[in-house]
Amino acid sequence: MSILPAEFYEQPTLELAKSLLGCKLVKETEIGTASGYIVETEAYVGPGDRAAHSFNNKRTPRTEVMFGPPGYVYTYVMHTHCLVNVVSGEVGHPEAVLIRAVEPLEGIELIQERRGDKKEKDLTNGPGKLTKALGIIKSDYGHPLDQSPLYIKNGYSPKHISQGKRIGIDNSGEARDYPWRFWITENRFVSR
DNA sequence: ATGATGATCTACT
DNA sequence: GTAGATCATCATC
Repeated sequence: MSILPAEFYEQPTLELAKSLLGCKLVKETEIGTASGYIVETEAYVGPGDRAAHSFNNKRTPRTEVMFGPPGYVYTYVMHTHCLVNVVSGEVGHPEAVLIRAVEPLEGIELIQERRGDKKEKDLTNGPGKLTKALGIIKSDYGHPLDQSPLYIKNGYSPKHISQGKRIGIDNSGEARDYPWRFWITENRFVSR
């Protein structure tokens, strides 16, 4: 198993979203390493995707990294929770893949400590949950995903991939119905 | 019914 | 520009 090279991210966002399923997300910290398999993602295709922060090429300090080359981390702080994205699309194309859920793999003790001893199932089945579980914070913003301490490794190929509408963007007009959410079929760690 | 989560919103370092 | 908060929705008791 090896760290995915920068070239891996040079594919269409929707393809990347599916490719990331089954890959291993790893975060190293001073107190230990925690990782998990990515089991759920959402694609956000900048211009034209009303639900995306980069809709209509809206460029702000926050979305700035999305305009750069793919393979970088885009962290977003919301309600004291942190969400993680993988930047995709070429330079000038503000697209990204939101990681919504992972399956705990390494550092279970560390994850449980961070999450506060919840049921295993509830440890990482949500965008805000997995970041806290793996110790990903806003200062990871702009970090290349092919280097320590935060990176993605080759995982396994999911047998079945499901596809459906995205979640939590009810006020985004037509974009609400875009079937751009992908998850590993019948994996119990998906958010829903 | 209660608790937790979540692609925002507002205020001020 | 950054840091911190509020309220609707989903999940579970």
